[in-house]
Amino acid sequence: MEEVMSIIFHGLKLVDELKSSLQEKSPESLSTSLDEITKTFDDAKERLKIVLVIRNSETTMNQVKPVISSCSDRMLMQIEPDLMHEYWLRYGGSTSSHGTEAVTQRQLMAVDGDGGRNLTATERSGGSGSGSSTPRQRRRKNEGEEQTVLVPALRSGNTDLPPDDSHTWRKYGQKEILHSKFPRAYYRCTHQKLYNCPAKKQVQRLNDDPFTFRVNYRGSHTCHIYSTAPTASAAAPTALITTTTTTSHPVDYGPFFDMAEAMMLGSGGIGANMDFIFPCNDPPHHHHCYRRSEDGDGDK
DNA sequence: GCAATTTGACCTCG
DNA sequence: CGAGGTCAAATTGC
Repeated sequence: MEEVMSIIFHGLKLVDELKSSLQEKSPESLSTSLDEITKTFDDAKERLKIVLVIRNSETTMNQVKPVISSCSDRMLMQIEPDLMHEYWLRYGGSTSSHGTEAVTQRQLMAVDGDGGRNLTATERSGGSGSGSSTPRQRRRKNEGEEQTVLVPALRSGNTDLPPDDSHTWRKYGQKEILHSKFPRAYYRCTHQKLYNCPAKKQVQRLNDDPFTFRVNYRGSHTCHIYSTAPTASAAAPTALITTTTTTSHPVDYGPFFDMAEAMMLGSGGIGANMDFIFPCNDPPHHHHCYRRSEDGDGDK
């Protein structure tokens, strides 16, 4: 964070310099100064994103946290409140094009076991909602526990890879979203059926920043299982399974804990290169799998 | 053969 | 009625 602040300081200094010599500057040098300022703040912004991901993860663990609460954030507010305000508005407040979600929100609501009901082809062809059978239940917005985080995409390699969070997910849908350049992908826990795990997530790139994913988590994992030795089949772009930690968490704090910890353990510092965020050095068998006793050996 | 992904159709909600 | 969310058959890859 200190690094980010020094960058911001540097940017502010450049702004001051520009301000003081605004009259005497030629258009060329004005353009150069603006470029430099833009670059500086862009750099700070990128680094801040990483910090935010960590903060959001911590927020999730603590459940409740003021938007601006840490010491360094408060310092930053004093330094450049407008900048922080703008930043939080953009990346911490209404981040979606629809402006409906905050970066971190926790809504504790009843999470029913299985949100939907599977219909056979014949049942489906029988007509929607008609017949005596119970209509298919569908979860809508604001139902269940919901958390949204922004996660930087890989800057090198396959940037299409969705952010990893140490859980295994199965993609079950993808949709073009209105006013969004990028489709939204829908994932549910691989163990949804096996363990009746209601966890789901939606992954979408930000319109104005293709290198950032907005990941919306719904429901919490009841499976208490991490990756189940995914093999090559899981190496498809949308299902890459990686993990960065071999530490066991007897209590499932959710994906954010793992992600935050992964970042902290893996980074050794915040850098512009985001490759460190989701390194995949551990073979799948390093994933810590533990099961509920009643599950037996049902998983593969 | 199995599991994961793709994708068009279907369903629900606002 | 349109947008978003989900289902499940078809497809793909190991």
